[in-house]
Amino acid sequence: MARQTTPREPSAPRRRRADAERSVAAILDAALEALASDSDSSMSEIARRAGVVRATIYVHFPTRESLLDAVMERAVGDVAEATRGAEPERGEPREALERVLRATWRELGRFQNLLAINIARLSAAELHRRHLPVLMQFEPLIERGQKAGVFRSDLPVSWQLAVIRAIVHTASNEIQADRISEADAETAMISTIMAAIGGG
Amino acid sequence: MARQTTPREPSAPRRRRADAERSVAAILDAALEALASDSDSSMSEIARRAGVVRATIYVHFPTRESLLDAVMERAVGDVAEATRGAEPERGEPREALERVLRATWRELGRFQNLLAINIARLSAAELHRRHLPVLMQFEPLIERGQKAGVFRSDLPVSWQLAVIRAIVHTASNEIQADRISEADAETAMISTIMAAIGGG
DNA sequence: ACTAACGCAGACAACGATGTCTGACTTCAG
DNA sequence: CTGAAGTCAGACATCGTTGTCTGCGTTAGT
Repeated sequence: MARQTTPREPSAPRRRRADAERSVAAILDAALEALASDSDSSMSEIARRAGVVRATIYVHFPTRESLLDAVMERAVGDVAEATRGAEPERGEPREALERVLRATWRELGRFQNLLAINIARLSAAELHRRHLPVLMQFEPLIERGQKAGVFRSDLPVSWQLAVIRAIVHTASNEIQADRISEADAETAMISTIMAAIGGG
Repeated sequence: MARQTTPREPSAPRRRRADAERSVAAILDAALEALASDSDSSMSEIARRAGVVRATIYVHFPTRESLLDAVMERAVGDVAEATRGAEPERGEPREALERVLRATWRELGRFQNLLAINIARLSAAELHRRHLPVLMQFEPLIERGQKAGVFRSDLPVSWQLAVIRAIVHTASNEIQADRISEADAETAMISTIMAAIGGG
C-alpha cells in the first residue's frame, strides 16, 4: 500500500510523474467499480467513470486485456494482504482458520462481481493461478490442522482449498441474491467450512 | 427425452416439419458443444458446427440471447430429469442424498463450461431462478433429513442448497483444472457435502 | 523558468458481430 | 403431385468496440 515516491532503480531511465500515478489509480478504481455493475463494461465507460479520456487509458494499459489483468491482480493482492494480516500461522488451527476466514471474507466483499468476469475470461487453470496468492496463505494452515488432528486428512489439501474458495464465494453470492443477510452469511460460511474441513 | 412426433395440441395451428425439428436439435447440440470450448462463440461458429447456415438459426431463435436461453433450459432440464430419476423421496435421507448426488453429478458432466457463460450473462438472482428445477428436487430431501435429525438444522435450507450447488460445481471445476481425478472428485464431493450438510 | 511528461479532444480505420432480407432451391406432408 | 415449409447462399446495413494518431493545452519536476 505504501507507494514509494522516489524510484528505487536509478538504472532505469523511466520516471513516472505523480500525475500519471493518480490517473492509473483512478482508472483501476473506475474499472473495478464499472465492472462490478456490468461484467463487460467498455473502455469508454471505464474512462468516463475515471474522469479521464479513453485514450489516456491506453497510455497506461496497452490493451483492454492488460487492464483487466491489472484490476484482477490488484484485487487479489489486496485480499491476500488482508489474509496475511490475520496471521494464519498464529494460534490453534480451528481458531486461526476462523479468524483468517473472517478477515479474508471482509476484504473480499469489495470485489463481489469481479469473479464473474474472470470466470468467463480465463480458463479454470489460469483462474486458479491468479488466486494462488490468497490460497497459498491457507495451505500451511490446513496442513497444520491436519497434523494436529483437528482437520480431516482423508482429502487432498488442494481439494480443501477449493472447497473453502467455493463456500466463501457462495456466501458472497447468496448475499447478492438477497437470500441471506450479511451477518447470517458470515456465520453460515464459517460454520459450513468448519464442518467440511474440520473433522467434526 | 422422448420427443413426441405428432403435435398433442390440435388447437394450435402451428405445424412443425420433421425437417425443422432436426435443425433445432442440431443447433442446440452445436451450441452446447461450441460454447463448451469457447464461452462466447459467435452465431457463425455455432451455425458452422450445426452444419447449417447462420440465417437458419435466426428462423428458430430470434436473437442470440434466446438461443442461449434455450441451451441453458435444455441443460437444466436434462439434469433435473436425472435428479428426479434417482428418486430423492426414497430411502433413508443420507443414503438418498448420496444416491441423488451421484446421479445429478454424472449428468452434469455433460455441461461443464456452460456455467461460466451464464455467470457472466445472468444476474445471480436470475441464475438461481434457472437452477430451480434442479434445486427443487433437493429441497424436500434436505427438509426430510432435518426432521429426521440426520442433517443439521441450524442453517437455512436455502443455504444448504447453495452449498450443495457450490461443491458439486467445485468438483467439476477441479477436474477441469486437472487437480483431481474424476473418481476422486466424486468421492471428495460426496464426502464433503455429507460433512457440511449432515451434522457429522 | 524550462522542459519533458502527461492529459485532452476528437477524429480515424479496422474489425467482428448481430440481425435482416431476397431469390432460388430442396424437402416434407397430405 | 403439389403447395407450403424450410433451407441455402450471399449480400447488406448497422452497431459497438478496440486501438491508433495528431495537435494543442496543462502539469509536474528540477
